[in-house]
Amino acid sequence: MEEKDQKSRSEQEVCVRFPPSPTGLMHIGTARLALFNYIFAKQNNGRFIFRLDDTDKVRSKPEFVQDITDGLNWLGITFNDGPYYQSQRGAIYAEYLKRLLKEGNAYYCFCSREDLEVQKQYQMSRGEAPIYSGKCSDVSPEEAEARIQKGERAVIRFRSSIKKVEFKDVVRGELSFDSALIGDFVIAKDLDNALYNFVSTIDDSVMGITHVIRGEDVLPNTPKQILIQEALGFPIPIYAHLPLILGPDRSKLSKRHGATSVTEYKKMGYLPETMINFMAFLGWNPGTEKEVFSIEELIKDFSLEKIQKGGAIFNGQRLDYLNGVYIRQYPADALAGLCVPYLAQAGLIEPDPDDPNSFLIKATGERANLEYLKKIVAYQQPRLKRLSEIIDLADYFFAGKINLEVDLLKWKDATPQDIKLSLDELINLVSKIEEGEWTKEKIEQAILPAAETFSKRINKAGLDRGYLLWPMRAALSGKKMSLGPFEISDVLGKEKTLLRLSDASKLI
RNA sequence: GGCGCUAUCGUCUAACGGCUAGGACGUUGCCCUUUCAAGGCGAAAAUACGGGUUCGACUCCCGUUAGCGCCA
Repeated sequence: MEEKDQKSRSEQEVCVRFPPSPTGLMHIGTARLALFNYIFAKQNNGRFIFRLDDTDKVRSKPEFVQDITDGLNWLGITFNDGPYYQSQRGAIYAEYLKRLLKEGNAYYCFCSREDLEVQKQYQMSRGEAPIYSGKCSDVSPEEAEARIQKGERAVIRFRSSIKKVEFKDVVRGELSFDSALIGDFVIAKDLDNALYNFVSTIDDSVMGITHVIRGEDVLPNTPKQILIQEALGFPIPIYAHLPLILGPDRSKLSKRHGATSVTEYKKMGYLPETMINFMAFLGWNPGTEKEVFSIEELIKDFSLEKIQKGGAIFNGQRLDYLNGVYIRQYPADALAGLCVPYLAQAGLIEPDPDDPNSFLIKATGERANLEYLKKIVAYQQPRLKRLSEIIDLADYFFAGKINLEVDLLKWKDATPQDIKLSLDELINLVSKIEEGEWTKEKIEQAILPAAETFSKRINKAGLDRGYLLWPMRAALSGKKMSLGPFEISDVLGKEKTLLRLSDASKLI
């Protein structure tokens, strides 16, 4: 009722929320929750509220708020409203606390932590549910007030009626909890320090949330929240509890399983499109065989009813595969731009602060432009699984002299004389190509016919282009695995191609 | 310990109560090929267990087991 526009909104409008706690980098599971809520809001033309559940004053940090915001921006997840900070909404919570107290739905409890612990142990040893005895439930408000005035410590408990709490979960169907097994639970340490379970319930109600889409781990909290909502006369939202994302050992995905934050995946070179598609498919699928989905397609086809009930293991191999799919689809020039930070960080290039299309190749001191990089990236596209791999895949394009092992030049049973012959033949052929004709196709046309006959020239049985092409590729890349020799030549240009070939020839 | 949730190839999953249980990643064989990828064509690989209900069960019901989650 205090909330500005609650009344003005139509009853029907879908309203969802994303309420992370800024107590760490944004977890992939948290991001997935944001995604599902975002998709649901979009497809229903609803409102999406961003709320920071920062009631934990010790662990909540501004830099984590920043990390969450950055991650969301990167993924392209946007909001209609917020961010709201729970730490700034204490007055609202205090008001509802007072109301519950006044109406007898909550009471002060003076039991000590130690006593409660003893009782809990006793109950558990007898195989009973560890619930509060209700010892302080009869303390009158006047007496409670007096004892607090005297400085006695007290918490606020919710008086839960004994009944079955039943609700329908969109993912799991009819659910039923016995509130006798919940007992009178603590909702606040005092009027100014309400607990998580209470404040998020109040916020959801006050903000007019119609659909609470959240993780399965908070499913056991739901009956308590419904009890609070009923006591306050709030409508009960529709609940949907999503399965958890699991580590390889089937426990809830956490840091000990490796990288878990969105930031880390960004750094490793995964595309936001990949993450969106991948996260959506952890627990959901369209029921068809289509597996590559853009966010727009997800908004079109998504449905809460199709969400899986069991938790899904986070499979990095599949993520790599998907990222490869997206990388191959990407326009090469855009991809080149995305690779720049990785090459810069590896110390291979130095971007020009004044010209985004230009950079310095550090090993040689030469200037190059984005066209050069674009060519490399276009050739590497089918090989890239993560953007960061561009460093190891393309370092030989940013080197002066390459570090070549002589043995690498040897194809099968080629002798040093054979290799020498092949390199000199290559130098001869390459020299004849006009500068203006320097394209991958022309280079190939100039060299391939010679490669066809070369094995015969050095008296090898059969036709094996490798005797000419392998030393060429090795001499140009210095690597066991690389792009093809014509592609490398194309990128390198005539002068450098000749230089590397003759450098290799001199080694023998 | 209590309460709750879950259970199909190694993994993600598909299958109005009616099929040889389908697809994808991964693994693997072959093709293409100068290497590595990418691509093409194949292969191996699953209904946790036990009872029902039914002409018929991956599917519905009940148990068992296991895993996970939550417990101020």
